[in-house]
Amino acid sequence: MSFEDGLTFDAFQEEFRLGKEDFCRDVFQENRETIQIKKEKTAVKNLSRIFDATFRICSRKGFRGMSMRDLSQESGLSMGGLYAYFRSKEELLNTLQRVGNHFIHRHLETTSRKGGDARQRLRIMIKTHLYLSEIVQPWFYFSYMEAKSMSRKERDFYKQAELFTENLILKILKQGVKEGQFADQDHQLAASVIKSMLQDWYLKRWKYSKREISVDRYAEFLIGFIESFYCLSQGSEG
Amino acid sequence: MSFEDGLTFDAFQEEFRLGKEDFCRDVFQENRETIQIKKEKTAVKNLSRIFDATFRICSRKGFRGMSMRDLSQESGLSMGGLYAYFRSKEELLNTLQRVGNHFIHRHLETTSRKGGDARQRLRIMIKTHLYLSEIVQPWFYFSYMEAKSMSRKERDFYKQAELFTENLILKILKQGVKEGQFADQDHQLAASVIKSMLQDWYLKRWKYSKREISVDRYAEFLIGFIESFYCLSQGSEG
DNA sequence: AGAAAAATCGAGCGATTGCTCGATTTTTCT
DNA sequence: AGAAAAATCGAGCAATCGCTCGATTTTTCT
Repeated sequence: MSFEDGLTFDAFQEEFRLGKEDFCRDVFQENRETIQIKKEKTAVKNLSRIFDATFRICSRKGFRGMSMRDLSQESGLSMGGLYAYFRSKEELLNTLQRVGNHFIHRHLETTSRKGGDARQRLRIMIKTHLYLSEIVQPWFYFSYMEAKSMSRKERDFYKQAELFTENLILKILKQGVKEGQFADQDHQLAASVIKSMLQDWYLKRWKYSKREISVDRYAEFLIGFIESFYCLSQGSEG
Repeated sequence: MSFEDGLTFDAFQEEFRLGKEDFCRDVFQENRETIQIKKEKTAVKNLSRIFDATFRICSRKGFRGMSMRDLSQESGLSMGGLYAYFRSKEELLNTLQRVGNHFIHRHLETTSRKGGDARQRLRIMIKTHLYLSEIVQPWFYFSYMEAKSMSRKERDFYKQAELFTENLILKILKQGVKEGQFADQDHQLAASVIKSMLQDWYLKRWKYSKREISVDRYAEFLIGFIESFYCLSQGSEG
């Protein structure tokens, strides 16, 4: 496949070399004091098992419906083993949220600084968001679904992250109008519904996998949809 | 306010005279055998208290995070009192889901049979969905968030309901193409993202209320957004 | 190989869970 | 007013919860 911006999922995946292992390394580095395990290799291996198990259980019961015995069985670690990584169940939730958000935030911000005209930047922003959510889908899904289960402080943090993404889109739309490239619409509402369409990709995975719709196809569709609303000239495809 | 189709939220609300009381009456009628209470008036009053309390608690902790003691305290009924209405916590969840879905299904189907050209029918469908979700927002939110907590049977039921709505939209889009009114797009994907934008209205209430965006304004925005993608001639506004 | 360090284990603690049921109160009859 | 029916109550049961900690196993040293 080849698109206007040259960005494809395969290329993206290669460039960033993301994956759950990097995620777990981040968690380990940022929680060295509380995690009782010393060796990175051991920690990363078990954190990965814990997270996988958490996502698997929570996608069925939700975080509060998951018991630590459930998690122990599913992850293969003992009760005591689990508590060598997290001081409490609550801390597991918060860590998962915080590190996930931080990870996503970092990548989106890098992306948002990339130059080009508004149209290009919109394309890149949409694709980056979709690609990220494709690679670490369980994190995105978990964050969204369990935001309400968090403490007030952590929940506010999540809402702020949600608005941050929306604002990145908003800025691009406004830039487009300034450059005479985009029509002058209700940007706030537009950014909001664009966000909801981006989220649908990781929230309704069951639907899109069954229909065998690739992330690139979804991305191209979204871009076309948005551009037909915003672009004054539907210019130069392909 | 006055729109092309003459449909406004106020008018809708008046016509259907919906509200939680009708909802609770439905629950009572459909569960006469299991509910130990005889008098409708008493049952409806207490069911209303139970549901309100459930939504309030679950929006913070999720269904599995809510204990029956939480529910007892928040609703003002005793433990024994609660179990006069539901034989188990699980049954409360299923009833809430089933009756909610049935209620929504009924109204959307009635709407979908209304005549007119594709453009009009699309407008009416979007507005009806938004208006319904505005009136019984807690039900929509709860259904969406707790679908994963349900038994396989009930979960499949929810997914089917989700696809039902999508199909209603899909049919209208295809009709529009046949009538030469709509462009020939990827209807399946279009219906899917339209659904996600409709859902955003009840999932992100915190955002839209803070920004003081009315349901009518949101509806008009969505319609404009979709029509710019689909309509061959952006014809006759107002 | 033997000792020190690191990692893993799971029985058991007190608190909380979903739920029951006999006692009590309120309402509706004659 | 008094009896029958309906509605409400909450202490208490067995099961499960989050979590601890001393014992045990595995790994890494010299």
